[in-house]
This record gives sequence, structure tokens and C-alpha cells, in this order.
Amino acid sequence: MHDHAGTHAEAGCHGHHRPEEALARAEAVCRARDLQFTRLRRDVLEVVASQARPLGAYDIAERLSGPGKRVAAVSVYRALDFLTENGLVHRIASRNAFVSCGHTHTDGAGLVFLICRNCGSIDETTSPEIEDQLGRTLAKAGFKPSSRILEVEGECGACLGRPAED
Amino acid sequence: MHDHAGTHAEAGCHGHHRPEEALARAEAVCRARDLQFTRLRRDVLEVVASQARPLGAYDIAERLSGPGKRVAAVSVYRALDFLTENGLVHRIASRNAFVSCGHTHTDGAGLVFLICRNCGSIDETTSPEIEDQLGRTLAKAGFKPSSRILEVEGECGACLGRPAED
DNA sequence: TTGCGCGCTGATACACTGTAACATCATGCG
DNA sequence: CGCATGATGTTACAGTGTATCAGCGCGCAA
Repeated sequence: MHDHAGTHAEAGCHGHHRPEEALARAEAVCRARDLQFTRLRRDVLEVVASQARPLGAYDIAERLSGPGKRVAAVSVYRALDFLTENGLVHRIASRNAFVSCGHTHTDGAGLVFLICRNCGSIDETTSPEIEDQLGRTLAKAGFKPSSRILEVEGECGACLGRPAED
Repeated sequence: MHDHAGTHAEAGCHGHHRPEEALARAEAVCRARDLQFTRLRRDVLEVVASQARPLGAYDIAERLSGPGKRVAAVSVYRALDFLTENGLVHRIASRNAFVSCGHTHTDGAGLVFLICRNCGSIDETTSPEIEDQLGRTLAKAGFKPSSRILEVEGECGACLGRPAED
């Protein structure tokens, strides 16, 4: 069994995020699906991907705005809709916020979000075993799933190792 | 007005909701913990427990209001805070809504919410296996959990059996 | 009994999250 | 060019949740 994909960065709360990587993947996806990877969508993704913590839509709008340039929240929402539909960002329901997707899987891989209540960072992992068990549980209940969310709040390894450093 | 009680909800997805049961359990819990099970809290729980579908705070406020009696949403929120803290209702993050807890477990039993996108009902189940696997996954990630949510959206067995009944 | 503390509720205001509706702009295409 | 389509800008608004302060009820101590 292989220890899951490349989250080497999981060591730290500020697990370094690579906007370039996310952007490159987004470009590839959009090209493959013949979708427009517009400036706004790129900017939104870049902002989200540059943070280890989830950002609210209004946060993003604020970061994209500046003197003389104002980005309305509604535009951000539209971009986020596009990005989530294409698996490039995820919505964290328990926070009403968004993070960039660290993997390539679009869906159905037992995705788990680990939200640190101390440093606020989000780590993303997967567990085929959980997915498997969940599938069995749902089948037993006669339930046909179409989407699922699994979010865990607690303390990340880094914060446990050196509490309250920030 | 809203569709009160009967229209669909109970029709097929889940027949049995026992406000009395939830109320009795709430009384027991409050007595055991020396907490006040006030009128408002009781009313809120009763409304929530009477529905198979999750209710928003404003829905609850509306149902509790009537000619000459107005219950503000903020009061409902406070009651809901109390009820959730004591494991009597659960918040459904993906819906911004609340359902009464059907079990006695307060937390940590692999709780899974099954939300039917057709009839809107919520079913609650548990899976020790999922809980177990999740614990292992979290341990491997060096993450110490304090709370978790697992919500699945899809179609419930009843709706699969006879789709689009109403 | 009164006075006080404390928790619950009422009420207003406000912040945050998300959507509807419509105008505008760019692009591609016959 | 004229038109269709999709993305964005803009305003307004609905839905969700919180802050704050005031009043109320109830137990408890003096």
C-alpha cells in the first residue's frame, strides 16, 4: 500500500502551496474540456491556491480588489462555481469557504478535509478504505449517493508538535 | 404560508418521527446535566423533531410565530445552540439547517447523514467501521480530531422505489 | 422580605453568505 | 455587418448568523 500521493507538505500548517501547480492543472483541464480559463477565473484560483487556509468569497474579492479595481463578490462566486464544477477548488461546507484542490481526482476517492482549529490550515487527504466502507454502508441503507462531504476539525500535526507558535 | 405538516415529508421516505421521544430524551439529558429545558427550547426541539427534513432557523422561527406571538430568529439560534451542544439536534452544514438527533450517542460513533435530494428527508445512520477507518486515517496524518461531519446527498430508498411520487 | 446575581429571552441592528436580474462586452460565425 | 453565446459588471435583494443591550424570572443570601 502506498502512502498517499504527494502531500509531502503535510508536515506544516503552512504546507506550502503551489499556485503554479494548480494553475497549470487548471489550464490543462480547461484545454481538455474546451472551457475558458479566463483572467478572473485564473486570478481567483491563484488567490485560493496561494493560501493553506480556506478563503471566503468576500475575502477573495477583497484580495482581488485594489485601488481603481473592484471585483464584486458575485463575480467571485461565479468563478468559484466554475472552478468547483471542474474539481479545481473545493467548498468547505463547515466554513463557508474555499480551498484549491490539491489532487487530480475529481471525485469519489474518499476525500477527507482536515481543518486545524488552531492554525486554520486545511489538509486534504484520501482514503479508499473509508470510501469503500461508506459505499457499503450506503448500500445497506438503500441509499444512492451522488455527492458527499467529509470534514474533520481538530488539531494538525504541526500545531500539536509546537502549539501556539504563531 | 408554508406547507405545514402533512403534504409530503412523511409520505414515504420516513414515516416515523416522534417528537415525544426526542422531548423525553431532552428532558432526561437536561435533568441529568442540571440544565434548563425551557419552553422555547422545548418548542424548538418539538418543531425540529416533527419533521423528517432539516429546517432552517428562520423556518423554525416562522413556525413558532403566530398571530400575536413572534419568535425572533436570534432566539431560535440560541435554542439551537443549546440543543446542538447537548447532542439533541444536529446541524446539517451542507444545508444550513437542523434536524433532531435520532440516537442517544452524543458524538463519535461514525455518524452519517443521508440527505435525499428528491424528497428532502434526512436519514441518520452510523458505521463503526467508517469511524474506525477514519480514526486510522487521521492517526496516519498526525491529526487529532475533535469533531467531524459526514453528509451524503443522493436518493433515498423510498424515492428510488417510487420516484417522483408527489 | 428585599436585593442581587445569573441565566434566558426579546428586540434591534448589523455582518456575512449567496443569488436574481439585467446591462455590457468580447468573441466567433454565417 | 448582424447575431448568438458566454463571461463579466452592477445593483439589488434574500438568506444565514452574530453583537449588543435591555428586561424578565428565579434562586439565593442577607
